Amino acid sequence: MPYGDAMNARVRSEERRAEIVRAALEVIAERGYRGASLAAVAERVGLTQQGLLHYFPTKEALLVAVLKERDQWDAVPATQWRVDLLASLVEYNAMRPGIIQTFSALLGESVTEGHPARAYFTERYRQVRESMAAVLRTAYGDRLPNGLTPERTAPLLVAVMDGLQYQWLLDPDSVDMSAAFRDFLALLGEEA
Amino acid sequence: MPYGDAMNARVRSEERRAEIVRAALEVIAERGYRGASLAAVAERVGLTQQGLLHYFPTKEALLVAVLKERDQWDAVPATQWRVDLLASLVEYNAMRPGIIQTFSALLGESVTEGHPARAYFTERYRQVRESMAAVLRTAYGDRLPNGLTPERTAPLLVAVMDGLQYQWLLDPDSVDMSAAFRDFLALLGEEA
DNA sequence: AACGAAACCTACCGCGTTACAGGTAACGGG
DNA sequence: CCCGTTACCTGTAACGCGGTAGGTTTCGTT
Repeated sequence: MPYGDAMNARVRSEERRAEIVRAALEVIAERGYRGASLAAVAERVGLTQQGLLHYFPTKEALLVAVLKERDQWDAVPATQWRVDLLASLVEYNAMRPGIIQTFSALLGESVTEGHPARAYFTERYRQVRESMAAVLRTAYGDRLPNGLTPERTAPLLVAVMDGLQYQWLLDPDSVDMSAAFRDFLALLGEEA
Repeated sequence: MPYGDAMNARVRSEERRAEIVRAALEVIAERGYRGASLAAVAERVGLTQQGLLHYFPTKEALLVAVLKERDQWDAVPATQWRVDLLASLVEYNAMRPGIIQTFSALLGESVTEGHPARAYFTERYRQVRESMAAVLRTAYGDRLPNGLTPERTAPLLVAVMDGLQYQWLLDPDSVDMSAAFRDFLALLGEEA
């Protein structure tokens, strides 16, 4: 079974890479990208820093892999979303603080000059705004009950999600992220 | 004039410190706090890194000064605010991307472990939420037109401001921060 | 059994970082 | 005029960082 065994090797390698990406997610959550050292990531998977560089030749390559992982994460086709599912998404996120912290930290860093994730986030937010506008349109048509268009509402929707995440990460006891987001959704659904 | 001259010296020193803080704001905007080196800040005010340490003994002391500066910035008593002034504030912010970038970057970093600005932001957001709730209460009473209480609306208000800032910093051409924020305020003012 | 590639490791380089030590020149107060 | 403080500077310690070079072991294929 030449192909079968070759696959096994490849699969093992791919598993190792995934393991490393997972560790990187953790370390970035704790220290940000700039503060995350390859050595710290390597240690978490039982490798030396140089051993890690065998899988990802540079630190930036590792970051790219992390961002790709995220893309696959929410690869749910936007057309299948509905407004009421957004509340569930936020609730789900509230149970996984690690992931939120990773990408909140990355988002914050990404606005600085020459940050390797900047282009990624710029493009991503453009897409997310489009997705959200589409979701709102299928839910409400060309005008929300409050009179706004989906295109003008989408940035607000995205902003609320992100902004709430920061407040929640800083002080989980003082901010009920899910409840607050549902309040916002209610705001959108009401008539003017 | 013993006191007068003593004052002069002190004033000069204070001016220098302010100059350094200003430079630090710039560098943090460009590289974040972790990425901002004392040498880079020092160079911007024509000092060596060691010369800068004469004014701020540690990097963290400089950060504290930066955060204090911000506190004095918006020391406008919360009771004097009104909802319609918030729109002006956002508009004003849109003209000063540097400051926004500084504190957006710091906010993002602050959610990581052991970040020296974490406690500051946690406390600050608690206060800002309180302020905003008070502003909303004076504007609308115990219930907004849409039925929410000021306390439940305040986190949303803050979240929108922050979230829009990130989207705007990443892609100023695609996001009209002021207009979007006015849309949100309109959402609050409408009756259910 | 032999070979070639993959999966690591050790050793090391060069740089950037914060911070400390100690010196020196300017300057204002007595 | 002297003297202490302020405002710097040079030198350097100590460390962590990303990345390179090159070796060695493991392992699947032939």
